[in-house]
Amino acid sequence: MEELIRIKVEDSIFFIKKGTPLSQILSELPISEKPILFRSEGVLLDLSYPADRERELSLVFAGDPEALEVLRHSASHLLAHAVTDLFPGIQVGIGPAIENGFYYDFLRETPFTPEDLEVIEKRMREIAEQDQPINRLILNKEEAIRIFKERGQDLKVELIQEKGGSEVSCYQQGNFIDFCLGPHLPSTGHIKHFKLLSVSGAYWKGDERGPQLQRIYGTAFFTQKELDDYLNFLEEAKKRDHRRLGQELELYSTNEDLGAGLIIWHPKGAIIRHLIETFWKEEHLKDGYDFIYSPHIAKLDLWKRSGHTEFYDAMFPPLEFEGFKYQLKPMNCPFHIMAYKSRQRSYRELPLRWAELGTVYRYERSGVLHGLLRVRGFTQDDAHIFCRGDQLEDEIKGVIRLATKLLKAFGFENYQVYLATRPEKYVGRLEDWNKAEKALEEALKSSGLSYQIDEGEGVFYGPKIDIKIKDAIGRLWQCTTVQLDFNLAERFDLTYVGEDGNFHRPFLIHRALLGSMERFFGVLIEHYKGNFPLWLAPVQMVILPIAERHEAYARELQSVFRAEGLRVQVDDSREKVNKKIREAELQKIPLIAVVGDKEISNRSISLRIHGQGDRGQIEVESLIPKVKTLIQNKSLDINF
RNA sequence: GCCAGCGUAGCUCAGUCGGUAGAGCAGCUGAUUUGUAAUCAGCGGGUCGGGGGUUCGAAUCCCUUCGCUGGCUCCA
Repeated sequence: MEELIRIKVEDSIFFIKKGTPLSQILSELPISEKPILFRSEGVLLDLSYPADRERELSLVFAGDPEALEVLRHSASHLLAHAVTDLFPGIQVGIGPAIENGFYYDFLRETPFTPEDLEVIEKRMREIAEQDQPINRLILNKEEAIRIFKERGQDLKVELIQEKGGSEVSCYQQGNFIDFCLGPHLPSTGHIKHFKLLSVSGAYWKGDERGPQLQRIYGTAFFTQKELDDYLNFLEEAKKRDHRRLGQELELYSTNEDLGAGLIIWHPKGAIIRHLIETFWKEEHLKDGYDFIYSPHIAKLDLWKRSGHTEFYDAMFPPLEFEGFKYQLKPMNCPFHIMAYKSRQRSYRELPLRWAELGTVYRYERSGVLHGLLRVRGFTQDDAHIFCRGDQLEDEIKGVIRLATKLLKAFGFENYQVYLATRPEKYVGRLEDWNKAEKALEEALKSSGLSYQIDEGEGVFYGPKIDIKIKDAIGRLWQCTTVQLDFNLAERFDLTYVGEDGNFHRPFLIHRALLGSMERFFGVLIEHYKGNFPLWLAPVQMVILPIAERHEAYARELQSVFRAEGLRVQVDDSREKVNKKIREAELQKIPLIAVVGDKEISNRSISLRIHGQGDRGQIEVESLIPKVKTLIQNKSLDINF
């Protein structure tokens, strides 16, 4: 007698034969739309999943957020299906869904071209339109290996041998078959709104010594609108690209003759950096920090003692002169430590909070360099805090408070916070680790920030907190990092004399809030889309005389405004006002003051605000305090 | 570092089959004296990223090197 399996769906209960597809029950359900997946105990299952045991099922429909990953995974199979159709003999690697889409890796002698992508996408649409069923197959391992061997899919054979149990699951659509856990959509016809985006190289299993595969990236959504929205988002991100805006707004440049990854800050970028740094210094002084300046190179022996020569692989080669080797600094810590060690320290003077906008040099591999975001010479907003164990929690609280205060001033209010704890290989004493991890977590709890714990993801020398900020279009950027360092404290034998007259080891906290000036500036440019708030705008106001006879008035106003501390320019080009306005708008200057006969007669200006258009006449004397208030408050918008 | 693509005037780009390099914007000069997103005209501007090779002849083909871009790897 055949075994019947009890299946509960919503309020209905079914008994179906063991091994038959769960989808059998669908015809009995009073539903107008067919689901694409089942959910059972929080796990998604194929519609064709065989009834194996008593289950309670819920239905998952197209458009359900958790089904998106399945859609994209099925889209990656569709991609591999099309590619194996079009390029016989090609080997397929792996093809998962990823955050914004999917990819599939292929092994092939000749790389794909952009034209290939078009052809592949076309073939994908054909297969999708044929609405081929996607079938789940359970094969025993030897059989699966035989099938993929026959097909010349050696990479898959390797995967099955590594990952497969005695039985392996495979998915098959038409003549394409893939080793895969699933689940998948019921048929290719459900994949309607997708687009292939790019092709790049990728290492097999992420190993740079292994073969290099061709990776095709794409994305897929349940509706055309979502796909369009995503493609628009990519366009929007392009418009915000700091490399493009950096050039258009003359903020910074790089130059082949200087060397890769080295940044020249032009006057308009430099003034912004100056303003950020001034703000940063003021806030640090308020929080009881002292400042340090340290040199850019130090004897190689210092870096041997710190362990950098042994553990840090981004150091430039050393320089040699007068019989000594010197090292360009990749970090500031050893210098601050030298300052600490310059004399004996007492428990009474802790905590010491020593900050430095310290410029460091790292030999980043050429392929990873990227605009301002990944460079070889950069200035960290660094600080090291030396404190006692009983001060640890308060110090970390203070760092988090200062970090969020600074970030909020720039309009970053949403964070993702991670606490990374002790990894398997670590240095330092276990009790110190425990104490530090507890202090970090307590500080996070009291900060009110939500956070997640990355168990065992800390670096070997200490636990850390990382804060990622969310920018204006929802992208995440890593800026703040707070790290305990048991390694350097040990290596440099840091001590203080305690109340008991004995030597004790201080805790060393290493922290950067904005990360680096270069990186933070790059993020800021994209966040603001080049529209810097008034307090940061390189040129806060441009005065546009309508005709030559108004220039004297424009100049007079310029000096009046300058005397008030405003950054003001006059556009005295022999152009029409329309042209001058266009130029000012393209330069994203926040305030545009048009002056002509009318304005001279009542000592006013006609105000135009970037992004807001003409705001009418306003008297000079009433304008000045309003503008100054906006600047003083670091207002992110201009509202009079 | 690896795979792929790209590098032409300050910027954005065109340049066919290998046959003496072009446009728009910007710049300069002149005219225009202008009221809320491009006034008109003229002029100057290039070792076609650098180096080497093939060829009667190279922006174009080949090699090499530097830089940039998208990924990969890396970011103790």
